[in-house]
Formats: sequence, structure tokens, C-alpha cells
Amino acid sequence: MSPRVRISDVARRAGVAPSTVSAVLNEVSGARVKDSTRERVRQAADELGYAPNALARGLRTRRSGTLAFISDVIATTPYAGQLIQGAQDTAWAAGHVLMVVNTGGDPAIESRALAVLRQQQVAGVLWATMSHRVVPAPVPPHGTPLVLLDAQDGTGAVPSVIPDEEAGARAAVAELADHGHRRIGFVLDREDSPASDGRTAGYRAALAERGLPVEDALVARARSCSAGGEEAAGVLLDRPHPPTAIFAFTDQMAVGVYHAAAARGLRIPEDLSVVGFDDLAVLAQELRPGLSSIALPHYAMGQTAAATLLRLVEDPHAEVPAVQRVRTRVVRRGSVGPAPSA
Amino acid sequence: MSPRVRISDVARRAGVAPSTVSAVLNEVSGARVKDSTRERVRQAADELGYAPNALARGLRTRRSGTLAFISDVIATTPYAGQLIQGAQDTAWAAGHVLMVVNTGGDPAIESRALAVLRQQQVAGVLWATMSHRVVPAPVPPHGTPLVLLDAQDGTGAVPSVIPDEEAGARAAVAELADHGHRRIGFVLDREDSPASDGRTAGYRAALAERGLPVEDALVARARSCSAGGEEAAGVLLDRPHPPTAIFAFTDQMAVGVYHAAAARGLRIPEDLSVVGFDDLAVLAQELRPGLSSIALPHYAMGQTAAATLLRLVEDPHAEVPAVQRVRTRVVRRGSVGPAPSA
DNA sequence: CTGAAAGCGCTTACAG
DNA sequence: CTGAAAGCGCTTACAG
Repeated sequence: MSPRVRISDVARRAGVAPSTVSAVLNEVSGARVKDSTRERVRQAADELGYAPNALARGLRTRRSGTLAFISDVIATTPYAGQLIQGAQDTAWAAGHVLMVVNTGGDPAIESRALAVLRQQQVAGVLWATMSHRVVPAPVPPHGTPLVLLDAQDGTGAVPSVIPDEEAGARAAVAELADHGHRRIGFVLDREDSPASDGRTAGYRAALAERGLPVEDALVARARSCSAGGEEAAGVLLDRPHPPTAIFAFTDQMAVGVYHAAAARGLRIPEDLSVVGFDDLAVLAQELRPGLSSIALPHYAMGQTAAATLLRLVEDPHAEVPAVQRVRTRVVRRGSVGPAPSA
Repeated sequence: MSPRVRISDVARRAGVAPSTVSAVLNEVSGARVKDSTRERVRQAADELGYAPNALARGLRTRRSGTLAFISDVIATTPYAGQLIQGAQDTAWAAGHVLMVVNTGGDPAIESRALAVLRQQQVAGVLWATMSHRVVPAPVPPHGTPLVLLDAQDGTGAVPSVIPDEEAGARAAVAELADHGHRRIGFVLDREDSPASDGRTAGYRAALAERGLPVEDALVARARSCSAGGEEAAGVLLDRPHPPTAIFAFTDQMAVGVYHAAAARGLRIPEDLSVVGFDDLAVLAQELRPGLSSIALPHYAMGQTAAATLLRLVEDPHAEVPAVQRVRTRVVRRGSVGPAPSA
């Protein structure tokens, strides 16, 4: 073992009691300590390279200075990092460290994670899903605050931070309508989820507000992948009055729209405009032309969730919003052009 | 605060001393406790839902049960998750939890992270770079073991776990040569790094072994992005004796190869075969045809690094390899075909 | 076979 | 203005 420096070592060197060292280093408000003593303590601590043992402090204060970040699948998505990064930066600024556990969605691991993190005395739990879903609210240790990230529980009893799906879809439609498109198609997945419900609502509302056609013939559902996007876009493009623009549920589905267009000799954006969702940069950037997309605010969501959790950690009875919707952002690349003058 | 159950509560309920509870629950080897007593203790613990306070235990045993995972940029890459996942699963199996900090590569944050994690009494530090690089070895708290992940320090004094770049490049060449290609080009980035050095060495060695041409005219360097890949591939394809197959330094550069081929009316794989590197699934899967690629073993690397670190945590003088190279894997999609019969 | 005591390294009333 | 004592919740020798 290394010769760890303890508070008593600092006290001895400064010629004071450990309690005085503690008061000085923690800048305890009520503490009356002569300036010269403070100076001596600080210097002794510096010279010895003293750093307090967080375990001992946590045991005594009942505050571990750690938060749990539990997520289902971090592994395959490029977004997860941003979520964690946002949460971490916020936690960090408040003097907290993140303990991260990925459960792979396995309920057995989930409950073990909760148990282990409880033992670690985490001050709060961030529970993240890697795509906006409704989940059964996990049950953290009694008294430990919980915030859901990119997830909602059925009851709404647990505070949650989610993307504003509806506003995102509205922005996508606005982007296309502003370029003169009137027949705007929507290609989406088959699952019912807050994401598809919200985006569908936004799509319809945005069209209705502008007096643009809201038709079933402009909407097609398929699997949530590029093959699905190709299939669904093909259905729309082969109809008698095909859309001149398509809003795709995800960037992956948008790739399928590109393929469907190419197969029909349609150029993007001259003959068909496309907007995706997710802003999966590694993909959207590489398409020709680049895919305009609606970016989900993962970093901001991480920040918001951590900030909310920290408020609850400070004060378990703090009033926090049940659901916070974080704004999306339009990322323009090159897949949207003026509507063909037909 | 919630009514946390302490070991003394369990002891009282079971009618024994706390030390007996500790001995039973931790299955201390030398402890002689009657079976009936053990049973009573276990039952009392169960009934009360007892879970030991890791802070108190860690303070006493000087083992926190936590490892640090410090990385530069987790945010933008889809690989990071696998690295963390591998490390976490291994740590977890050994009863350790990961504290994760992303530094963004900022040296000030790096040293603060090290300091904070030292206070948290982490048992060891995993230091990850998100692409194989040589870094100045960080200085963790005296006595805390350190393992580099996807990174090497200049001196080789710190154990490190890296991908086997050379074997990966060999596998790429083998994949192409096995399809009858003889003129195999290589498109790589401009930076000198262990990744480019290793892949270049593997490329050349594999060609030489097979008696295939190793020519400067078959190699082109450019920026490490799709535009760079397009530029470099264009140079090769416009030469008098163009290659019939191209090995690209990354999947992103491979996308550029696709574009360069398309611009010249070359079909993949009929006229040109392509192999990428990284297996960036979200991209490689979406190309037409799908891009065959060399997968980096991120999950395995995370596992190996954590296992190595845990050995050092158990025994600071354990003999561990200075550098462990983890094998890559060939992922076949559809971008490799037989060499044109010319 | 089991319990009492000490101590890990802090912070928090409290005494002076 | 500062120090001595107690205690956070465990585990580890040691005594019996």
C-alpha cells in the first residue's frame, strides 16, 4: 500500500487538531479559525498532497458523492455517449461522479445493478433507455431519487426527460413546406411507441396548420431499417399522386428512401426531398447528397436529467416537472430542395 | 432518510454479535459458526433486506470495489460503448463497479479526474483512448494500478491492450487475394500512428508473402474521411495499371472509394472489390453493396484490459504482459468479388 | 463456537 | 478561536 496521507497527518504538520483541518478545508461556514491558522493548514495539506478519503467522508456524512447511470443498451448506438457525457458534465460540476452500469435490458442484471449501487450508497439513479420507450419504472432503494432518461414509465410517477418528438416532426415538415412542398410523405416504423406516436402527431399537426394534405396515402409503415424505408418509400412513390418530399422516421429509414428514389431514377433533391430523424452523423454525412435530419438533443437531455436528479438529491421533496421535453434541432445538409414546379 | 438496515440490526434479530453476522455473510473461511446459527443469520438478513454499506466496508478493508474508466472522447463514436461494456462485464463479474469519466482530452480535466477518483479510492484505473494512439502515460495515485486501453505510452512501462492492427490488415489482404486479386491497392490516412504503421506493415507483409506486387503506385494517402478516401482512390484508379481491389484504412474512407468507383462507372464488386476497417456497422450495412470490413474487437479489448487491471489490483507485483494485441475479425458483406478476368 | 474491542478516516456537535 | 470525543457501519484480530 502507498503511504496515503490522512487528515491526522495534516493536523500534526500544521500543529492543530484534525477537526480544525476539516473545518478549514471544507470551508465550514460557522467555523472561527484565525487566518494564520488557515494558512498553515492549507500549506500543510498542499505539502503533503492531502486528498480526503471519500469513503470515510461518505460514511460519516451519508453522502457518497456518486450517482448511478443505468442503461439498457449502450453498446450499439453512437448516441449513448452524448447522453452520458451530458449527465457526467453536470454531475461533475456538482462534485459527483457517475457509476455506470449497462444491463443489456436483462431484468436480472437490472435488479442486481440496483442492489450493488445501493450498497455503493449512490445518491441518486439515472435510468436511461437508448431509444424513447415506455418502461416499467424500476424500483430503486427506498429513499433514493430516480430520474428516467429517454424513457417514461406508464404512470408518470417518476420524473422523466425525453426528446420533444412532436416538435421535431413539426420542424421536419416545416423544413420541407418552406421549400414549397405540398405533398409530403411520411415513412415510419411499425411499432407503437412514444416516438412514433409523437412524430406522427407532429407530422399531421404541421400539415394541417399549413392547409397541406393529410392523407393516409401519404403515410407508409415498415420495419425500422433501411430495407423497411426502401419498401415504404417505394409504396408512396409508386402511387398515382406521389409525394415530392418524404419525412423519414429515422436516418436509417431515410437511407432506404434514397435507394427507392435511385431505383426509380429520381434524383435527390431535384426530384425528391428527404428529411431524416436522429442525425446519425456517421451515416447522414456520408450519403450523397448529405441527409438533412432532426437531431435529438442527447447531450442536453443528459444534462437536464442529471440536474433534475441533483435537485432531488439535495431535497427529496423538491418540486420537479414530471416530464421534461427537450427541443430537437434541424441539421441541414443537402437532401432538401425546392419542390419540382410540376 | 430511509430506514437503512445495518449489520447491528441483523445481529440483534438473529441474537448474535455483528462480528458473527459479518463472518457468516462474508463466508469467512476460518470462521467456526454452527450451521443453525448461520441459518438464523441468513434468515434475519433476508427478512430485513440487509445489504452491507460498501463505504463502511471499503473504509475498513481499504478496498472500494470500484474501478475508474477514464476516456478521452466517448461522445462521437459508436465503439466506445463496446469498450466500456467489455470492461464493465469483467469488472462486474469480479464484484467491481466502474466509475466513468470522459475528459474530452482536456489535460486539466484529466488530472482532476485522476484526483477525484483517487479520493473515491478506486482500486485501479483504465485509461482509454478512442482510437489507437500513443499517449503520455498518465500518473495515477501512487500505488494504483493502471492499464491503457486502445492506447500505448511511449515507454512501454504501462501495460496496454490494443488491437492487432497488423493481423487485421493481413486479413484484409487475404480476403482480397483469396478472391484472385493480384493488384491490391491501399488507401490510408496521412497521420503516422500505430494504426497506420501497423496496417501498412500488415498490408505489405501479406502481399510479399503471396508474391503479389508491393508498389508505391498502389498506395495513396489522404485525409481520414470519405472525401479523402474518394480522392486517394481516384488517384489509384486513374493510374495506368489500376488495382482491381482496394483496402481502405477505415470504413469512412471506404465510402469514398465507393464514390470514386461510381464516378468512373466501376461497379462493386464486379469491377472493383473493397475491404474497409473498423466495421462501423451503421455505415457498412447501409452501403450498396454492404461493405466487408475488419472488425476491431472492442468488447474483447475492454474485457482483456479489465482482467489485466484486476490481476494487478489483486497483486501489484503480478506479471502482466506489457502489450496485449487482440485479434480482429473479418466481417463479410458484399463488396468483395472475384478478380475481373481482365 | 461466539462476542467484545479496536480501528478504518473522516465530520459534527460540544466543551472550553 | 481551537481541541477532545463520539460515531458513521463495517471487519479483523483476539479473548474466552
